[in-house]
Amino acid sequence: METLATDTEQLIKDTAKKVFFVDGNIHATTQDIADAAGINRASIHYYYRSRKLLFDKVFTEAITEMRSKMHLIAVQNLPIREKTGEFIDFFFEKSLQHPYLELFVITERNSNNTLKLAMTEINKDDMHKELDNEIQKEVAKGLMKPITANHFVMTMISLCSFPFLGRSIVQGAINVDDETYSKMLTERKKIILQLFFLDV
Amino acid sequence: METLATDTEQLIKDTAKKVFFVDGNIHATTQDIADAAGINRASIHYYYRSRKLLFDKVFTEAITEMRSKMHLIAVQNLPIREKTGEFIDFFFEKSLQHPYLELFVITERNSNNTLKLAMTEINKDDMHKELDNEIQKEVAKGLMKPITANHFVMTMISLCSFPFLGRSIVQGAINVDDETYSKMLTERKKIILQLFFLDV
DNA sequence: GTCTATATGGAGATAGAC
DNA sequence: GTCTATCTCCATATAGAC
Repeated sequence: METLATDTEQLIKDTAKKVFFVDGNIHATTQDIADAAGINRASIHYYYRSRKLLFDKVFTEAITEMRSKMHLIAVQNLPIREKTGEFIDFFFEKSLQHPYLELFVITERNSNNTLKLAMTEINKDDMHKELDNEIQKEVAKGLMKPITANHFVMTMISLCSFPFLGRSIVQGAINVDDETYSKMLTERKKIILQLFFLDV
Repeated sequence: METLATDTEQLIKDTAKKVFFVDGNIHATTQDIADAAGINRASIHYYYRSRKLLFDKVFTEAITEMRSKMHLIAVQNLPIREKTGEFIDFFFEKSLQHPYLELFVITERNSNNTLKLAMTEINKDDMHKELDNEIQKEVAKGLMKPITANHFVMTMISLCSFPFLGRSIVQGAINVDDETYSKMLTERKKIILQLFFLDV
């Protein structure tokens, strides 16, 4: 069993997550993180030895947590409508915590880096087939418009990610204040379900 | 009238746009750009004096072009369905050219930087009111599900941006090869219109 | 206008005092 | 464990030869 992290060690990790995934400051230096945590920069090196090791740690932790939870939702034996609802709930809850996590997933992939392992996937073929079956059943019942599983997933992820990740763009386009925008986010689940399901 | 840029000057600008907005390499150095252009790094400084000036130039150029075209589409006197179609066409065409442009818009806002001017908007209140009128007319005719203008715009931008910007995430989630993914993108216009308009 | 050589500054990383 | 001082390295930027 792992020993518990010291307060400072934990503080550094939490602060790094905040700076990266909450503030979305992709160019943040170790000094930026130290300042945000109110600690000396050398302490970061004392606990994590290098910026890259710290980053890999917080990044892998965040991704792994997200993935495993999403997988749990995906394999649940639930009607697609409920599963979709749970997916939205989970994604929104995570995005409120870490609105810019996806930004780092995207840019990490575009750079050379070596975190591909944490991003490898599980049994996707089975999941795809089952999802497609579920959708086509709903379509046959006239409860969904015809759509393939792949387009369904692409649409879902886009709708769940972008309002958080691209908040500055969307908020600029519709010209609303922070409070109004946050209120809109709470209304999104209903909006998304209405787009997919004809009788919502 | 401005004098024409030299070949090298133009090459640098085009290459910078490619590295930033096509490859999505957000951490690209001047050396990376010089290598990609096959020129000496000093030439970048000769023509643009600093990395920041070069970046500001290509970024502002790309944003301004996008904005003005989108504004032209928005103020057109066209039924909402046609306008939506034109918006999708334009956005997809632009995203094929510069899939990661939005990535830089987002990260620029999150950092300190001074490019806010290029991002200021025009007459949004009028546009919003007119868009909302158009939507509610369609809703009344039973051709659209009820939705507010703000949610409509949020949904539209999300669906047009994310499949490009978040390609690595979506492609990983649905586990398809590059060719299949590109083919899916060509089908998106229809998918998006079907989500909004009941009789498509 | 393009190159090589060099200077400057900043970020990461370490050593050593406390 | 935390701090200051220091070292290294790399990216930006400039100077000057060609």
